[in-house]
Amino acid sequence: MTDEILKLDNQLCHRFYTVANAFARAYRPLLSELDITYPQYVVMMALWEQDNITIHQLLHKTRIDGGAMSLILKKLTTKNLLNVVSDEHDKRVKRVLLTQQGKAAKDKALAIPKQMRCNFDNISNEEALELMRLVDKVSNGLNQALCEVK
Amino acid sequence: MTDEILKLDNQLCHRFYTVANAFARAYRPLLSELDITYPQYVVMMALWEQDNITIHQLLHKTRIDGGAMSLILKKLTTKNLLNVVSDEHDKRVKRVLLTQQGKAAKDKALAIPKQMRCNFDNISNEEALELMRLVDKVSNGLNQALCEVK
DNA sequence: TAAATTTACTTTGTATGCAAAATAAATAAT
DNA sequence: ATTATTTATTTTGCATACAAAGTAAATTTA
Repeated sequence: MTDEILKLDNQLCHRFYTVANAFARAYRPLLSELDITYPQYVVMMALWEQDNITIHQLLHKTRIDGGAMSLILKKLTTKNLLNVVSDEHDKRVKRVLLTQQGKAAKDKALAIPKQMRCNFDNISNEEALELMRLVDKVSNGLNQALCEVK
Repeated sequence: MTDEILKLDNQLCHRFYTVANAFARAYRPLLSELDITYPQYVVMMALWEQDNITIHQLLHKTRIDGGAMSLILKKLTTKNLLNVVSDEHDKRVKRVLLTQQGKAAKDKALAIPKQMRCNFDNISNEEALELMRLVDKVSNGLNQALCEVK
C-alpha cells in the first residue's frame, strides 16, 4: 500500500511535532510561578548551568532561533532575571549575566523537573535513556542533512 | 549533584523541542515544490488519508491548534488545494474537501517520505519503531497530565 | 591601509501555537 | 417554549520560529 507512506500515524515527524507541543503546554502551569514561558525557561537553564556567556554561546547551547533570542532576552531583562552587556574587547559581542533574582529563581526551578517527570512515571529510566539516545540519532541525521544543503 | 537536574542536556523536553524544529526545517526544502509549510503538509496528509471530514475531526487527527487551523485552512483554500463548506444538517459544522489540485498534489508528496527517511538512514527500522513506541508513551503521559488539570 | 569578507546581533515579515473571548447554532433543562 | 448549556469554529493578543535583510565591528585580502 503506497497509502501507508503518507499516513499521519506513520510519520515520525508528526509524533515529534505533537509531543514537543504537549511538553510546552505541560510546562506552562509549572512555569507560571516563575512567570516565564518554556523557551525562556530553556534560556534560564542554560544560564544556571553557565553564567556570563555570549549570546552566540547561548544560541548554540539552547538551539533557539537568533531572531527569537533577541526578543526572549528583552523579555527576561524586563522581568529582571538577567542583563545583557557589551563585551569590552569585542564590541560586536554581548554577554548575558544573571541578576540576583535570576540566580535565586533557580531554587524554585529545582522542583520543576521532578514534577514533570511524574507525568510519565510509566517510563523506566532505561527507556528514558534509550529514548534520548534515539532522539539524538534522529537529530544528528537531520542536522547533517541541513548542513549539506548549505 | 542537584545541578544535574536542570542541565539542558538531561532534559527530554529540550531534545523534543530541538528535533521538532529540526524536522520542520528539514521539510521546508522538500515542501517548497508543493508551496506549503509543514503544518499545512500535516493537514494535507490527514485529508489524503480521509477526505471530506469536519474541521473538528481534522483538529483531532492533526493535533493542530484550533486558532491556527482557521488560518491554515484559509491559506490552503487560497492555494486552491481544498474548500471548506458548511454542513447541510448541522450549520455549526464545516467540512473540508480536497480540490482536484489538492488530490493531485498527493502524487508529488509520495516522494517526500523516502527523501526524508534517507536523512537518518543510520537508524534501523527496529529502532524507528521503538522510538515511535517510546514517544507515544511520553505523549500519553503528558496528555493525561493535561486532562487531569481540567 | 582601503576594500572585501566574516562575525555577532537585531529587525522585519510571515506562519504558527496557544489561551481566552466571541459567535452562532444545536441540545438540554425547566 | 424559553432559558441555559454545550458544541463547532473564528477572532484576538501574545510569544515564539525562521528566513532574509540590515547594521556594526573585527578580520582578512589585496
